[in-house]
Amino acid sequence: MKERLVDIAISGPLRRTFTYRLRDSMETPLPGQRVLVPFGRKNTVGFYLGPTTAPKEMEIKEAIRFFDESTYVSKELFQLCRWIADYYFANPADVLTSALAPSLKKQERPHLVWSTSSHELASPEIAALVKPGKRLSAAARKSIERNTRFTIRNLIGKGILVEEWQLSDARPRTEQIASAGNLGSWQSFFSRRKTNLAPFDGSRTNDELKAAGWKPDVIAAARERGILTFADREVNQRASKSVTGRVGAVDISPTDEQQAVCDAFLAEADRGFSTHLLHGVTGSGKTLVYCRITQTMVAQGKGVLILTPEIALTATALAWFRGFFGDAATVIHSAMTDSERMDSWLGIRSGKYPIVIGPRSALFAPVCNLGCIIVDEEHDGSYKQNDPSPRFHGRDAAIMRSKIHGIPVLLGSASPSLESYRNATAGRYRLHKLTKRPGNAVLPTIRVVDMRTERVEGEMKQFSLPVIQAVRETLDRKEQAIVFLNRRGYAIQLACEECGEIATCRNCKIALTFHKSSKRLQCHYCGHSERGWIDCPKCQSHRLILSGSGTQKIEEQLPALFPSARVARLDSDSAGGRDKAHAIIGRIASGECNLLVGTQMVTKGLDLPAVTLVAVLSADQSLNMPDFRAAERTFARLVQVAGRSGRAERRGEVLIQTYNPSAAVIEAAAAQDFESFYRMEIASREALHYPPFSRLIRIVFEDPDEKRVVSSGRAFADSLSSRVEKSRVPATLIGPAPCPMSFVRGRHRRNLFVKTSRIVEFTKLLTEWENQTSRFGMPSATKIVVDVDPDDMM
DNA sequence: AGCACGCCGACT
DNA sequence: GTCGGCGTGCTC
Repeated sequence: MKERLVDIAISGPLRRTFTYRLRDSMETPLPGQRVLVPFGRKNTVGFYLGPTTAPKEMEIKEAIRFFDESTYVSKELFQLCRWIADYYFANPADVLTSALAPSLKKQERPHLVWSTSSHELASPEIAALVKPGKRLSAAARKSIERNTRFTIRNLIGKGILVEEWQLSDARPRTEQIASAGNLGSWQSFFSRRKTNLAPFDGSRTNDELKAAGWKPDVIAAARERGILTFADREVNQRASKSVTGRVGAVDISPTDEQQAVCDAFLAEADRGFSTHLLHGVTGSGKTLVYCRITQTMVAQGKGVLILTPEIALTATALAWFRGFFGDAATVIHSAMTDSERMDSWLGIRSGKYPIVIGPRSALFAPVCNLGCIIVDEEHDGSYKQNDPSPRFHGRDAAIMRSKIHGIPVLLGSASPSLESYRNATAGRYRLHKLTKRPGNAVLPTIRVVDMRTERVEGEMKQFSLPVIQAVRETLDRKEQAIVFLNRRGYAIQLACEECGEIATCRNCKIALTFHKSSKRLQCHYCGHSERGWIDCPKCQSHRLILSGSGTQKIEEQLPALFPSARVARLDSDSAGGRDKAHAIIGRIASGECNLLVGTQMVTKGLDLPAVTLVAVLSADQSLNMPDFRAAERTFARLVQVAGRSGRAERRGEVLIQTYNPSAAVIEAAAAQDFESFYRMEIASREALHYPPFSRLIRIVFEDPDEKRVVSSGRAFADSLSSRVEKSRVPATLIGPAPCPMSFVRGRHRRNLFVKTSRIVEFTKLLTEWENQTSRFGMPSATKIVVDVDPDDMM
């Protein structure tokens, strides 16, 4: 038989694949299947990618054995994973891991077993601990490490302890328990707890278990271990219990506008892959459109995947979908417990839940007979994964998954991303619009407050008189108000207090960051630097202020300003856990509180009918971020937060405080005029060759040593630049320059940006370079991160 | 990422 | 003398 060589992906910083030989007796594996291979000095779990021809000069090891009788990644998902790995410069093993069943995501580790001959090998020191053929107990491990000169590692080296790899699989727990091999876990669990409760196969609720004599702590411990999983109806109860807002959508019939969008989308749904952009003003009922489309899909026996930007938004979406479809809808995300997640995942795979709602990680949900994908709030930057690789964009990867499945995808937003809207106007996407709110609800009135003239002097100068008055009046009317403040102001800008002028880079048109130590203004995109102002270059005023700091104070000032306020605070500090946010929102929904203060979290998806006033304390902070998307984000955020006001009968009001009332973004947001914002912003992007007219790749260098990070960045850029020239891939390098957050967790950081129209060719060039040099020939102390289509520039 | 190898400073 | 610090290099 001909030698069978295969490509295996192994998790870690090495993106390259490794070649192994298959034994003749091995069946041909399925792409994505996990395999145990010898790697370096030990065995590791990798992923089978496909057959290969190997370079001859290399010694090739033999694969040990394959996990899972069948693969748990469908052909389509496998293809999607490979695309993500290629496009986003990630390790295929890391991408495939995200598509695995939740219970299999943890890094596989071997059990340690005393070798059957270990009683002969063992030294007198450990002889008492040796139990040939049995697993190494936790107690024995401790005793060896504390009381002897041996380490676990060197007992393995001597062959006294042997690694034993257990085949883990993704079958439901009840099946595993039913099989004889795992009965032991039940027995030992119950005997250790001195309980005589018998195991059972069917599902029971908490209450039923308690009625049968189970103590709450026993139930909790059994759940922790996966011996008990949540019964489906219980998962449902928990999910709907945590939902606030208006539920019960079943009877709502679509408006003519909404119906037209559904019809247009569904008319194309049978013709394979197509991308649709739904631009609907806030409160226009995009969710109802999603539900109606889903209804048709489910009626045809198809599944629907609905992505939301954040975990917090899945609950509201679930409430809507449960209103229509009851138990056919489920959520899946990382804030669920392992067993909840596993139950959901298995239900999805078995077809019990044709409707799946989740954040970007849910993109890999094994939905049966997928009919379409819906990406809600498609403009939202949270769709881009920043930190652990794979750094993929949930929306773009969703479009790719739809393409692979040959199904339509619907992107929805009140303020579409420039990328998507340009694709729509260019005819690549089909554009749908919802221009009004259903029923009597109307868009709120928006007033821009000029902080140069209307701010309150003294201690409270973050507030203006109109805002203070409006909040007081609203609370007096027994209505509710939201105060929105953007607290993430790490980048400090130098601004003129008289005219609102901000220093911007003459090359990049993004805000310069002020560095206190050097008193200089610096561009974190191209590295340009200039002397700090002494007076304002526009109006010569000496009243310069540092913006971007000091916002924390605002929270403390509120009770003094508004004595009748019952304040609830919603931000990532106050709403850490998954239920906390709902509890806080619940206090507003129930009327217990009447003034909600918060950061980004209040801008998204809240549906609080009694809120009739929204005050934006500073529109400038996000506008002045050192990021070419600052204007787009500001516009989207203002539209979103304004959309929280007046969602029911009473007309809402929005006040926006700013030092730049004549900035085009602010004017467009105040007029709620996306089109005019788009025309202006797209022209500026084109002039500066920013996305969507190019693609951006961000390469970050991190090093504890500042000198070395500078030299590494420089050397990398020089080498890259000559490679780009040689290969004739069109690409422009910008930088390296210090990151806006130039020192984080003991590391100095520098950014290098690449603008290119050919991402795939460029990443191919990077891959080749990486493979022939190992770590691009840079010092190993310098960490290098490649982020394709970055959202985070800090 | 791990993990081993290897070459220099504080200890029994 | 050696134990152990972490710089460097490798993994089919």
